[in-house]
Amino acid sequence: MASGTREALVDTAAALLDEGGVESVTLREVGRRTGVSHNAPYKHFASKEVLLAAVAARELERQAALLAAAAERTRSPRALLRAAMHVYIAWARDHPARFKLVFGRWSVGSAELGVAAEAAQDLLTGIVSAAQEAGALPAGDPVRLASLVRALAHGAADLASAGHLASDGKGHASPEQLVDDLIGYLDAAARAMRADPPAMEGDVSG
Amino acid sequence: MASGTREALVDTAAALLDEGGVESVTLREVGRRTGVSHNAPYKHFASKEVLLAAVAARELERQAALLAAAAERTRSPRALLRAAMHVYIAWARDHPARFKLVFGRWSVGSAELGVAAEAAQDLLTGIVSAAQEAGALPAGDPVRLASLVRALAHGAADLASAGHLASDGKGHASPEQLVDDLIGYLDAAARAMRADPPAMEGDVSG
DNA sequence: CCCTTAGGTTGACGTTGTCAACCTAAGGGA
DNA sequence: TCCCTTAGGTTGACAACGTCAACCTAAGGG
Repeated sequence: MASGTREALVDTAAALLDEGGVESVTLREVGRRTGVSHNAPYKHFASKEVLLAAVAARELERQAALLAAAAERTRSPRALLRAAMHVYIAWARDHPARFKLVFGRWSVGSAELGVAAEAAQDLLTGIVSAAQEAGALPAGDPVRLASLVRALAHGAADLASAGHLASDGKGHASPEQLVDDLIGYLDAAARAMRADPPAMEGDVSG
Repeated sequence: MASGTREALVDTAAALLDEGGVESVTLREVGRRTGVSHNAPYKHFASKEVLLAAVAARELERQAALLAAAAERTRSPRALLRAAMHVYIAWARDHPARFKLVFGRWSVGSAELGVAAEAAQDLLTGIVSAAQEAGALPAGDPVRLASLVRALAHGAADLASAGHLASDGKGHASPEQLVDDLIGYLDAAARAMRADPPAMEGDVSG
């Protein structure tokens, strides 16, 4: 039995994270709020960093589950790709501190985190492959294309969360809009490249 | 002369940031290393956060200058766009802690930071506009398109720095490759949309 | 000549991460 | 039965940190 206290500590840490960002996650407060002594956490985690890594790993798994759930309720490959990226963005918006934490340089060091990250990557790659077969995306290495789509969603979410995405006051470009734009462009590119063999290095300007 | 000590403090803070991440930037160590007392920083910055914000603002200006320098030495609009994004990625790779700091939620709160961010945004928008006129990018709101390109570069850089971009061991997709891919796809999309009127739900300029 | 003020100093306080020592109930040999 | 190990919890200590308060000093303008 995994000593319910350990789970409780992770819960408390996640709650503190949501309330005041990573800076307000303090080992002593975690203990206090869990109803144990200020040093009890050390019986389960070697250091504060390890506790935070556990929180990050759990959150990454939770997010992968969200993605999988979206995958089960959507039909067309293109709509699924779009939905998956919207889920990703919603996750970042709803839990900005957890989002930041997950991508703070734990560098996929611990096993849990690496496994969860790879699962998410594989899931997305599958979605991209399906969309390619449906003709909604250009051909090519699906892993690389999945990385591209995810990088856009990730970057848009991160910039928005930092307030660096507001364009010119008039037109806020939302992360969701940017994802939709990209999918539209990729669809157009797929059409173009089907009509015309790849000439990606060609100079088109006059 | 703005009291050289203030500049020295920012320098020291940036050095500590590079050495050990934001966690190792300590007000007292900054004082120690600058050769002043542990409380001298408070004569120039109201708090640790304010000092970090100053570091972030200066770094953002420096990065904008890097971008501008690249803009002066490149000719074709498409190559310039590519070069600008490569500069952005190189910046993130060379100074990961500064990169993280700049996009930690100062939320463009202070004036300095907001101004610098807007300058970078405007510069990139100009590059995108030029590329659009040259036919290398699809038509549409250049601000929104610039946001898309930047979001991709930012996301790819951030994921790479966190170790979440390694695909399947076989094919590492580098941030630079993803940027190049995107520009290629956008070029293809521009061709497709010139041959075929846009069928997207996005805003149509003009 | 005095008074303000910018810039620097020392000292103190409470909080934090972490180490060390101690306690205690569970449980498995002997 | 008794003993010994150990997992999980406790208190107490320590140095380092952010910050507040009080004091000092040189510059300079009325």
